[in-house]
Amino acid sequence: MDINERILNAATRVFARSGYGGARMAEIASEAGVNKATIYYHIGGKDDLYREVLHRVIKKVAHNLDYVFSTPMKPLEKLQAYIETINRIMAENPYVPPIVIREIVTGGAHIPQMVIDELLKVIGRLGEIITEGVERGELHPVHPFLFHIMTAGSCALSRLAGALSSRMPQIKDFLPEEKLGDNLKELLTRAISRR
Amino acid sequence: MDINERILNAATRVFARSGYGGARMAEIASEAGVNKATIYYHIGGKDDLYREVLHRVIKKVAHNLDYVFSTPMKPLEKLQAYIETINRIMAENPYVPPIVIREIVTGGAHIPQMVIDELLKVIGRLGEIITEGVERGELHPVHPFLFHIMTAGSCALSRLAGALSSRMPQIKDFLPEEKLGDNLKELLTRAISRR
DNA sequence: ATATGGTTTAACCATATGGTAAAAATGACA
DNA sequence: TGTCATTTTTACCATATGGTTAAACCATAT
Repeated sequence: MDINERILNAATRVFARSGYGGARMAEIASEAGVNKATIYYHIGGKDDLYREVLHRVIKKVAHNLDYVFSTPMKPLEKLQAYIETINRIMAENPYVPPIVIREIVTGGAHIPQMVIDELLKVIGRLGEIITEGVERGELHPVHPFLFHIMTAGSCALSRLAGALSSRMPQIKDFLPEEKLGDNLKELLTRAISRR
Repeated sequence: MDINERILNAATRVFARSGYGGARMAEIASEAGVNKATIYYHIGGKDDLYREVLHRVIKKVAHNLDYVFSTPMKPLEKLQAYIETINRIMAENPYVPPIVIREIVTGGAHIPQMVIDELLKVIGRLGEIITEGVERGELHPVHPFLFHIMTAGSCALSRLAGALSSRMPQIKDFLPEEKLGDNLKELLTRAISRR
């Protein structure tokens, strides 16, 4: 595999596991199977690495949502497809939840403006859909940013909470990954749908 | 003010701001207005400090919820009171959201078992309420842990997202704190209520 | 074979950090 | 005032970390 790819993949895993501050360049290097200095030669410092990782994550999400948003559907259906997409991405890419949540909690301290702009586009499209749904009497009005935070947040946190639940014998099982997506979709749909 | 109190308060603020790894003992000391070594003399190392902080946070939450859960009300009303309480605590104590979210994202790496047990009690009570509500045909069935994650998570994240939104000119205002609570309550209520 | 350009590596540096020991200060009490 | 226990502060240590440098390595072309 391309060496940049290997470094970036390793960095993604380590940043997801330990956060920006907790990640160690040495660990990333070791996990990528390269010397530490090689990272600096090919990509740059910790900041550059992290920016690149963030950029890849948001690109994946935004690209998937772009597709969903441009498919002709009724507002509620579109919203459900949006929820499903978020769910799927998080289920398939376990590094997404921790990275996203950590960015929110730090107030986006390390997010480059470009990533913010991507997010902004998503909120914008979401806003249009919700507005249309409200006009048709199919949806309750909600601030699209709040709905996005609620959706992405719940999807991400419920996955992260799996680790926590394993320390609670009584609910060790929690919800299996397959059921989790459907449950979240139901809850979030009811939260906004007028039925 | 008692010196332990001052140290713990400062530690709470710093841990909330920077997380466990990012918090610096020197910063906590400076913010508490004491010498660094004084912290070690009175409380102990970073671990002890953080444990104590976590303990105080969960105690506050659990105590408030205990009161709510023991008030005689119908299931949906109880759930709404629960949502309101979570909202109020997070609105009044801005350090709660970041600490809670960071603990979830690290899988509770620093949580002592005692704190887990408190959380478990909350989930248990929540489970009883939901079960009763489902039997009465007033609520949709949901795993109580999922509902708790969704509730606490949405309340916490939507507050943390304020910092993010300030970097998005178009939605800089987001939602004012007063309206936030009501919006979340509506959304979460609809998510679980059968109406 | 040898020179050349790109790539990797070992060794190193400056700095920061959690933590500690011992001195200094403080205060209660005889 | 002198003594003793408690508390605070200064000075310091061992370690870890992001980052850099100069040497070593390697493939390719001449």
